[in-house]
Amino acid sequence: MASTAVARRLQKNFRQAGLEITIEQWSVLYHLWKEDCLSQQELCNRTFRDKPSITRLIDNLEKQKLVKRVASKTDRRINLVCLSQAAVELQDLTILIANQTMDEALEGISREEINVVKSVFQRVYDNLTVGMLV
Amino acid sequence: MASTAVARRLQKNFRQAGLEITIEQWSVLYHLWKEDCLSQQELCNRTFRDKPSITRLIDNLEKQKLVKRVASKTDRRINLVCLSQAAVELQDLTILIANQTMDEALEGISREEINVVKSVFQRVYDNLTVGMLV
DNA sequence: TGAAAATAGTTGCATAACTAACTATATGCC
DNA sequence: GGCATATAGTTAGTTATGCAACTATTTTCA
Repeated sequence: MASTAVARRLQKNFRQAGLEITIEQWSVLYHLWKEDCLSQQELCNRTFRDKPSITRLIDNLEKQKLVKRVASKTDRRINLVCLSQAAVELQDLTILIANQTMDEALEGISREEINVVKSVFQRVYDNLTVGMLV
Repeated sequence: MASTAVARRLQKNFRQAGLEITIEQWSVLYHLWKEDCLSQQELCNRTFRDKPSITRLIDNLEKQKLVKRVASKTDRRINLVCLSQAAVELQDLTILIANQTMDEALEGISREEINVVKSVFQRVYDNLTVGMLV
């Protein structure tokens, strides 16, 4: 319920700022802002999504002219996903909104508590994925 | 990533036990096992889902003969959602699997840490929903 | 070198989420 | 009584997820 509430609030805050992107699309853009022109497979790894999900997220981002698929010159199986100028310009505003949303969500919660949560989640993740190829 | 990993593992464990239900369907059944013949609106409140989601979850559960919509005798707008015998029989196995899944996920994590996580999430939820009619 | 296996990405199908618009019934109040 | 409003549930459209099957390349290795 808490994570759904955070996701809903973030989506609402994007919408109120006039941003027409979904949280899932934003999470893809987020990784491209950190490093542009990643392959779809690399986006799968970084966003923890499977390949069909990335294919369709990229489809939608391409429709909105936020990214473009560029064929790799060294490996013809690979699409590099590159940001458009419009997408580059979205970065600051969306990160501001995301930070504000986290501030709303985390009000009254201490650094130490957040660290416990992060640590627990890392161990849960490891418990379930160690030894898996996913 | 951690919550997605837990959800995927639970789904996988259900499937391996020959159970053909989704986690979302299970979450509805879970509340009906605690109290049978709830209205759809009440299921919305308890599962933290919106009305269209519940409509379709009940549609699918009805297709699988796990629940039945029964018209309320006192208010003709209301559908009471009641468990079938088959659904009653699923309870023990699914709760066993859910507990085993949580054990896998929470291995090496202390009671105190779990309490911190619960407390943090309750406050996050309250931060985002107090004053809302949702 | 050439066939088998691995890798990158797409497509189809089922389930589920959110929003908005809709129908039907019930309640409140003048 | 009757109209406005609230409540319960459904439907339609878009986006997203998971799985399985598929195509097209590249790599491996006998």
